[in-house]
Amino acid sequence: MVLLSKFSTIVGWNSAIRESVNQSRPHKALLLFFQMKQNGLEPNNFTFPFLAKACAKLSNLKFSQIIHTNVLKSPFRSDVFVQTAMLDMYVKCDRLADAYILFERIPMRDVACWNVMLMGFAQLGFLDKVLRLFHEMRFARILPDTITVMGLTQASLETKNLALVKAIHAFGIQIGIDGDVSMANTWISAYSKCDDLSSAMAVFNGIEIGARTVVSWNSMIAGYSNLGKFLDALNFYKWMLCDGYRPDISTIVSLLSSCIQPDKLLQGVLTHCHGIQMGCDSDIFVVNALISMYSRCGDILSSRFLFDGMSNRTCVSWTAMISGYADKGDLNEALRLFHAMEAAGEKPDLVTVLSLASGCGQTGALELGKWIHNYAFSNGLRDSIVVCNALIDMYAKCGNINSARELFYALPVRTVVSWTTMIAGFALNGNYEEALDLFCLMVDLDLKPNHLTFLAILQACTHAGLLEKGMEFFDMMKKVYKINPGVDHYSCMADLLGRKGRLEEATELVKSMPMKPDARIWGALLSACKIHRNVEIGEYACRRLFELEPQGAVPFVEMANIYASERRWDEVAALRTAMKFKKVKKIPGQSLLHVNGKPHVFTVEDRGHPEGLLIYAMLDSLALQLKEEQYSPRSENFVK
DNA sequence: ATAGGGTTAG
Repeated sequence: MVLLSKFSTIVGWNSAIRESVNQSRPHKALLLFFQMKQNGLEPNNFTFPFLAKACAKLSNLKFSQIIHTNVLKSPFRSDVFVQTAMLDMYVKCDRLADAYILFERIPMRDVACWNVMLMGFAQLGFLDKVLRLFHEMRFARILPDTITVMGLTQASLETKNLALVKAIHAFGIQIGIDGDVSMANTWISAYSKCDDLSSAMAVFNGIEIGARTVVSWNSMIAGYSNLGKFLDALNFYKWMLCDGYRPDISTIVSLLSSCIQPDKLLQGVLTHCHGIQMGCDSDIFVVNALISMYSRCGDILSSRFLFDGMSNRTCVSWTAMISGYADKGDLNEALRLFHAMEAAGEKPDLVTVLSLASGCGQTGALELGKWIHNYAFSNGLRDSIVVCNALIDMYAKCGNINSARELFYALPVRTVVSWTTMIAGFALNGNYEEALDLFCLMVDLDLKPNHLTFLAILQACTHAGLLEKGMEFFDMMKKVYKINPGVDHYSCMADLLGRKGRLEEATELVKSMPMKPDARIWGALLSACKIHRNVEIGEYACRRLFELEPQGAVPFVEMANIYASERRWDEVAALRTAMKFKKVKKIPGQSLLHVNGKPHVFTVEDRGHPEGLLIYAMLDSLALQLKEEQYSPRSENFVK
C-alpha cells in the first residue's frame, strides 16, 4: 500500500532514485528510472542530476548518452542545473572533449559550470588549460569559490609545484575561503604531496579542533605515509583515535602504504590486524594495498593468499600481484598471471606493462622484454612516453643498447626522464662517449638535467675514469643547476677520486659530506685502497665499514687483500682468525644469465651446471686466445 | 548541479 502511493508521483520516484545514488547503488537508480518511464511518468529537473550522478559513478558512456537524449527531449534541456550535471557526467566518463563542446554552448554559465570543466582538466594534469580557464572565468566576472580553488590546487599538484600551491593558498586566504574545512583538507594534502609537511601541519593546526573531519586526519596520515614515515603516521592515527574519530578505508590504506619497505613487514602485519579489527579488511582498496604491501615486504605468499581469495579482482589487483612477481624476478609466474588476467577479461593497463618491463630489465630477460615491447605497441601504448622510457631502460639493462638507442631517437617527444634513462643506459653499457655527448646535447637544447641525470653522467665518468670531466659536472650540478648532491653523487665522486689514486682527497670529500656516508662509499674507498695499496686509509675505511655492517665479510676480505699485497702476512692471519671468531661468511658472488628464456646462475668455481664441462672448456679456450692476443687478466685476490 | 583523503608504476 505504502509502495503504491510512493510511486504514484514524480516526487516519490525522485526520492527513491536519490536514495539509491546516495547509497552508492547507481545501477538501481538507473533501473528505477526505466521503471518510472514504463509507468508513464516523465523525469523532471530534479531527476536528471541524480541520474547523471549515477552514470558518472558507473563511468558508463552508453547510459550517459541515453540520459542525455532524454534531457534533450525534455523541457529542461536549457536548465543550467541539468546542463551542469550533463557536463559532469561526460567528464566522469572520460569524455572531456564532449563536455567542452556542451560547455561552450551554455549561454548563462555560472560558477558550477566553470568548476566542472576546471576540475576535469585539473584531474588530468593540464595545468596551462586550467589556468587559462581560470582567467577566462575571471574575465567573465564569475567569482571563484572553494571548489574553483580546489581545482587550481589539484592542477598545480600534478607538477609538484610548491610555489604555485603557496600562491593559490595565498589567493584563497585573500578571498576569504580559508576557513572552509574541505579547502583546508585540500591544502593539507597538496603541501604533503609537495613534501612540505610543516606547511601541511600548519594548515591542520589552523583548523578548529571541533571542525576537523576524518579527511583532515587522513590527509595528514597520508602525508607522512607517502614519505615512508610510519611512526609519525601511526602517531597521528593514535591521536585521531584518542579524539574519538573512527578510521575508514582510506586511513587503513594510507597506513599500509607507509609499510612498503622490506624491513616494515611487522608494521604491515599489525596494520592488517588492526584493519581486520576495524572491519575494513574486505574492501577492494584495502585488499589491493595489502597485496602490494606484502609483496614489497618480501612476503609474496601472503599476497598470493589474499589474491587467490578475492571474488572480484580489478586491474589494480592483478597488476599489484604481477609486479610482486616481476620485482622478485619470477617472470614466469608474472607472465602466467598476465595471461590469466587477459583470460579473466580484465584489460592490462599502462602500469601492468611498466611492471613487466621493469621486471625484464632487472633480470635481463631480453626475449620477454621484446615481447612486452611488441604487446605495448600493438595495444595503443606507442604514444605513451612513460612506457617508451621504461622500454628504453629495459633494453639498456638487458645489454641491447642498439634497440634502446633506436627507441630513444624515434621518440616524437622526450622528457627529462627519457634523456636520463638513455644517458644511464649508455653509461651502463660502456658507451661513455655517447653518454657525454648526449648530456652535452641536452644542455645545448636548454633542457634542465635533474639529480638523476647528474648521477648517470657521474657514473659514466667514474667508469671511464674521467676525473676532470667528473669534477666539472659535479661543480656544474651545484653551481649552475643548484642541485644539492645526494649520497649517490658523493659516492660516485669518492669512487672516481679513489680509482685515480687520489685517496686523501676522496677521504676528505667523504668526511665533508653533509649526510652520513653509507656502507657503499666506504666500500668503494676500500677497494680503491686495494688497487693503490694504501694500508692507512684502507684501515680507516675498513673500520667505518665495520661500524655500519658488523656482519659483513667484505671489509675483512678487502683488508686482507691489502695486507697481502704488502706481504704483511701476520695481519692477514689475524683477520682470518677474527672472521672465524665472528662467524662472518662471505657470500659468493653470482652471475645470472638468460639463455633462451631460462635463467642460469653461476658462482665462483661452480661446476654444477648440467653443461658445466662444455662451458669451462669454452672458457679455457677463450683464456688461451686472450693470451695469444697478449692480454693478461688481472687478479688481485690473494685471499679467497 | 560542481569538491576533499586511499590501491598498481615512476
